[in-house]
Amino acid sequence: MRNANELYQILLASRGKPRWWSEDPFTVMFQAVLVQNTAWRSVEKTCEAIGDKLTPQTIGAMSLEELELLIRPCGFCKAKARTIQALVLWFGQYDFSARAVEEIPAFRLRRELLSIRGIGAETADVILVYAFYKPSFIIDAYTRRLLSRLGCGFSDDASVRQFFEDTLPKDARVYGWYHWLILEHCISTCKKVPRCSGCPLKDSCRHSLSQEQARPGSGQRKDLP
DNA sequence: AGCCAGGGTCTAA
DNA sequence: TTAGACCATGGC
Repeated sequence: MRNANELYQILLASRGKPRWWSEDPFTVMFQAVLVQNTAWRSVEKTCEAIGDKLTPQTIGAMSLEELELLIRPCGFCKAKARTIQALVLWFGQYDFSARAVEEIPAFRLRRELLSIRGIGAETADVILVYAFYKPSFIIDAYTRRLLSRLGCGFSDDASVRQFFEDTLPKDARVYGWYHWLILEHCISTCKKVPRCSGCPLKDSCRHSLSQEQARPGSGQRKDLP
């Protein structure tokens, strides 16, 4: 495996077509905030309880205290409630129209999202890709972990981004599917089993659990070993 | 019991 | 510019 495209093909071949985060842009935004440093199961349970009331209108009509209570099981509820309220306000500037937001150039949209307190790079990229179809590669703990296990140690996220965005078609769907594939791969295969038999990455996947396996000084590499 | 889960902010050096 | 403390809750 030499580049991000080949890794993608391997993951795709082993897992099949991945699912999208959610068809509903506001659901993506809402869940992207809730899942910050939180188990996905907690987010699922919370959203199941909310049901069809997961709309910017309904959430936006809640008081801060109501919202905090609603999302409490996800942790950091005060910070997250404030962030979600800010997101709703921001989305309201575009009349809660995803189509309207999609008109915004990606770099400007990313900047707008990052200006909201509680929204960092990962959350912004999740929203860009899954809610508004802008190709901005999502770098999360799973992505870093997988690359590290592949023995490819990037010194920072900028290098990781470069690795993916240099060789991939600038297509939000590819980015979204890719991220989902990494996630599914790490959860189902790499997370629990120190050395898994039947891993589609085979010898390339060393399943090293420590950063020490990552080669220092290889941050500029664009190829995997 | 203790650790971690698809982070982000703020502060100190 | 970067490392570390802090934020909260649930699950195993």
